[in-house]
Amino acid sequence: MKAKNVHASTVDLLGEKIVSGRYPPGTRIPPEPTLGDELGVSRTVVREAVKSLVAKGLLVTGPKLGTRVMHEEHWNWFDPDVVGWQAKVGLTREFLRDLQELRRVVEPVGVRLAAERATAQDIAEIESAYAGMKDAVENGGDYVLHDLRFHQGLLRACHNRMVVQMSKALGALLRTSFEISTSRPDGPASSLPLHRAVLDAVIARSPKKAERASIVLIDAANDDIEAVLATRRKLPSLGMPAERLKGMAKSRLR
Amino acid sequence: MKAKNVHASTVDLLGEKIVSGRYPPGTRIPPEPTLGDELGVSRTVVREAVKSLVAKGLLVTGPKLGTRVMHEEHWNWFDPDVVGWQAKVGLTREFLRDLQELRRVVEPVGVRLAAERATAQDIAEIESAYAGMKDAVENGGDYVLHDLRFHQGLLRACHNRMVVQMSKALGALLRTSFEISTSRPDGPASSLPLHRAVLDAVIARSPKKAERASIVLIDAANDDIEAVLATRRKLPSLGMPAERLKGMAKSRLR
DNA sequence: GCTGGCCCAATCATCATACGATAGAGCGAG
DNA sequence: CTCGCTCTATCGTATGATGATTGGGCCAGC
Repeated sequence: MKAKNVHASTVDLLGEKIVSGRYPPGTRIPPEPTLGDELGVSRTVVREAVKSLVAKGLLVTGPKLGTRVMHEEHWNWFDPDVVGWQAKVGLTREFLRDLQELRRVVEPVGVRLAAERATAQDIAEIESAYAGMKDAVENGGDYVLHDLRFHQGLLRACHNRMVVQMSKALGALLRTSFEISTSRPDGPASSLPLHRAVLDAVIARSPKKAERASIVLIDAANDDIEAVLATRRKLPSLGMPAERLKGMAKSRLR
Repeated sequence: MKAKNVHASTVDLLGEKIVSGRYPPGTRIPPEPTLGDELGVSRTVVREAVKSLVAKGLLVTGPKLGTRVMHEEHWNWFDPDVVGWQAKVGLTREFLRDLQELRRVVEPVGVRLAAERATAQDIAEIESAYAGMKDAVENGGDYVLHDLRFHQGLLRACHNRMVVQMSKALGALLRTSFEISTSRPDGPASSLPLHRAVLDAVIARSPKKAERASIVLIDAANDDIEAVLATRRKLPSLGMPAERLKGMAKSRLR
């Protein structure tokens, strides 16, 4: 499972250590040879991994400078890997807030554009995802998976590179978000018609209506999230690995 | 100027070739040794450059697979380098459209959040940029530079990682955009009060007002762009290098 | 003639080693 | 105490070799 190839695992390992704060911003990580020894890989691999992380804005290098961790504002937060590491390591409150703000802004517009530009193929894909959600509600199944497909299909249908890119980066977060917001027993069943309304508006080519429906949907999801989070003293999003968060959400589901 | 370090120049060179379509999506680029010979660098450098581009989503590699160019929808469009190459190589109409859509959505919200969260330091920075713009109008100077500082300061002040990241990626585009929109002789002078209105609303902590003012500002800029572009038969944004575009804008300025 | 599986080689993946280049740190002189 | 120089840790680049993977071609059998 983790034994894919040495380069990828090394990038993941270092990326996670950095995002988790194990190597704090501003500090230097061990020299290349040392790092190679620690991880049991050659210096070549370490260097290439470092180059990848530099490309994602997590590191800077320089002779005598060493390899330093950059501050978070330089990280490429739209990189799926970076977001993935952050999700795995624990979603902070601020991060979830940033994300929801962004989603609240982008998704309605994306949907509006989708209503203008979606192709028959796009719509077929979204319909398929909707069917999956409906089936999950009626016969049991992975609701979250199809929910994710639904939203990503919608954003892909707007044919704006930037928005599509965002949908990919936000995937990991949306997944967590959906898992929280569907942890109410009747959550999925009640949100189904809201999804249907968005899709119908897109099919009808009614941008305005689609946008409004999308806002209703997102706000409902946000309310669910707030409600679930409010039931805990210590915010679970503070430094808690997504794994455990998902477990909690799942456990409430059944 | 181009003789920085071998790695960076190689990444730039390959990145530009890919973004420009010199290496079309889906095709294989030459094998590592060949590429190294062509560019006059060692295989090490080629490999590390390729790894950087893989990290930005422009390439995939695999044994026997070769090194293939990925389709545009996989590229990391929020990476400043990628955007920079695209800007240098020529902004397509679709790209400008995607960008303006995004800006139209994100900037007003960013400004609204800035009105709620800006620190004294943030505001000082924006004031400084505004002063620079004013000075440029009255005494001559680089208006675009300060315009850029103004907008980026504003977005940075909203303290949302995602938005800040976007402001950086959009830097190259905004620059071009500003240069077009200020190519009207009285453009800067007339947009100055609009900028002031935004800044005042932020200082007054009036999110609603700030958001509205920002929309007015952006729409005005968009109108300018449309007007300037409309004066040309062949859209200059079609495959025209940003260099030349900038030259055109500048030439109209004086 | 077509289909299926096996083998081969092109290409990346990884490792080891060596030397050049850079820039921060410490030391010495004024 | 300050300035500047040297010195050395660390990254940058180059070279050569071997392992690993997979797409495609070849051969056999139906």
